[in-house]
Amino acid sequence: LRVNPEKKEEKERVTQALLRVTLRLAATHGFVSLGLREVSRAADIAPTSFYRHFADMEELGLALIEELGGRFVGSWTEPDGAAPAGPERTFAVIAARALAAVSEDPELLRFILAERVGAIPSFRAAIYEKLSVVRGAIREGFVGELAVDPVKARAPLSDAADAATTLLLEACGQALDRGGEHVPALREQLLRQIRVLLAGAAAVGALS
Amino acid sequence: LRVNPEKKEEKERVTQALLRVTLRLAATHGFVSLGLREVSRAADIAPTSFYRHFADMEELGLALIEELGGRFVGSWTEPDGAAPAGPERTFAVIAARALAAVSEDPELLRFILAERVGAIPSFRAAIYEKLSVVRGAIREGFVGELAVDPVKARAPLSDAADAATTLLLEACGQALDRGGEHVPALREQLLRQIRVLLAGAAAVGALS
DNA sequence: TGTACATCAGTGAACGCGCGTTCACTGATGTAC
DNA sequence: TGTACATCAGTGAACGCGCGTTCACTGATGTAC
Repeated sequence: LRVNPEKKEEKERVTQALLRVTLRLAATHGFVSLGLREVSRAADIAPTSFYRHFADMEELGLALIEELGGRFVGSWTEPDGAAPAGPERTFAVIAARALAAVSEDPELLRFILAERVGAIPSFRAAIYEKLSVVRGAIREGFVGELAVDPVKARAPLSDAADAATTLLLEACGQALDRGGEHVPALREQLLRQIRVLLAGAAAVGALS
Repeated sequence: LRVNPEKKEEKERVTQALLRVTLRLAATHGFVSLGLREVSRAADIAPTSFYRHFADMEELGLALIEELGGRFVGSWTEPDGAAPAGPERTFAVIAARALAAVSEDPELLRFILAERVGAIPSFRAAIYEKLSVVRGAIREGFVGELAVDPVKARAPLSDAADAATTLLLEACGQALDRGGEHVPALREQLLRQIRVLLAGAAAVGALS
C-alpha cells in the first residue's frame, strides 16, 4: 500500500511543530525538564498523538539535532559566492553566518550550545558530529588560504581548527546572552583572536 | 538566643549532603530535571525537611555555584610555590589544576560546564562571575610574564585571556567526555594552542 | 463501478505514580529568672 | 537549682495536580478485485 503524499506532508507538519515547540520551551526551562504532555499541549495535539511521531522525548531531541541542528550548522559552511580574499576569509564567512544565526534562530542555537555539554551523552555525541563539519570546513579554509602542506602541518592545523571552532561557539554563546547589539563587537573580537592564532602558528613555524 | 554550634554543624552537614547528592543526580539526568523529592530521598531526609535548607531547587543550584563552584574554580588560581619559568607558566599551572579537577570532581565540573550555557539565566550569570576570577588570573599571568604595558595592550590582553579561558574550559569538557587517559594529550594540545596564541600576539605587535 | 478490507494519524478515558507544598506536631536544645 | 518558655531541624499525613503510558476507537484514505 502506498501513502497519500498529502497525508505524509500533514504528518510531517505536525512533527515539525513538535520540534519547534520543543525548542521554544527548552529555551526557557531547559530540554530535560520538558515532558511529552507539555510539548504536545503546546503543539495542539493530544498527548497520545505524540507517539505517532516519537517514541519518547529523547528520540525527539535526537531528531532536533539530526534535522534542524544539522541543517542549521551546515548552513554556516555552504560555499560562498565571493572569492577568498585573505588568510582568514573562510573563517570570517563562517563566523558571520554563525553570529547571524544568533538572531535568526536563537532557540535552536541555545539548544545546541546547551546540549553540547549537557547531561545526555547521545545528544553530546550527535552534536559533536554535526559540529565536526564546521571544524572540518574551518580547517579546509586554513589549508587553502595559508598554502601549507596539510600532511606536514597536520597537528598544528588540527589544533588551530579546534581552537577556532571553540572560540566561534563561545562567541555565539556570548552573543545569545548579551543581545544583538553586542554582535559586531563579538565578531571583531573573534576575528582578532583567529588572526592572532594564525599569526602565532606562522611565527612558531608550524605553518608558513 | 544563641545556637548550639554542634546543631549548626549538624544542619550544615545535611545541607552539604543535599548539594553533593544533587551533583550526583544532575550528572546523569541534568539539573533541571531534578525535583525536591528526588534529591531529598537521595540525601535521606524527608521531602518536607528540604525547606529547612532551601526554598526551592533554584536556590539550591545557586548555592552549588556560590559555595562548591566558587571554591572549586578558585582553587585553580591559588598562588603556586614554584617560581614562574616561562611566558605561559601561570596558565600551565591553572590548566594542570583544571584538568586534574576532571578526575577529582567530575560531577561538579559537569554541572558548571552544563549550566554555564544552560537555560537558567541566574545560573549562567553566577558561573560567569566565578569564572571571571580564572580569566583574571590568566590575564595577570600574561601581563606579568610577558612584561607588557597592561594599559597600552589592554584589548589584546583581554582577547588573549578570553580565548585562553574558553580553550581551557573546552579542554575540560573534552576530558570529561573522553576519559582520564586522554588528559595528557588534551593538556598538550591546550598548551600548544596557548603558546601559538601568545606567539601570534607578539607577532601581530600587540604584545612585545 | 461498487464493495470489502487495510492502513494509520489522531483521540478520550482511564490507570497508577510521583510531584511540590501546607500543616500541625515532636523533641532536642538554649534562655530567662 | 528548677521551671516556664522560645527556637528550630526534622517529620508524616494529606492535598490537588500533572505526568507517561495503555487501550480501544474514529474516520479519512488507499487497495483489491
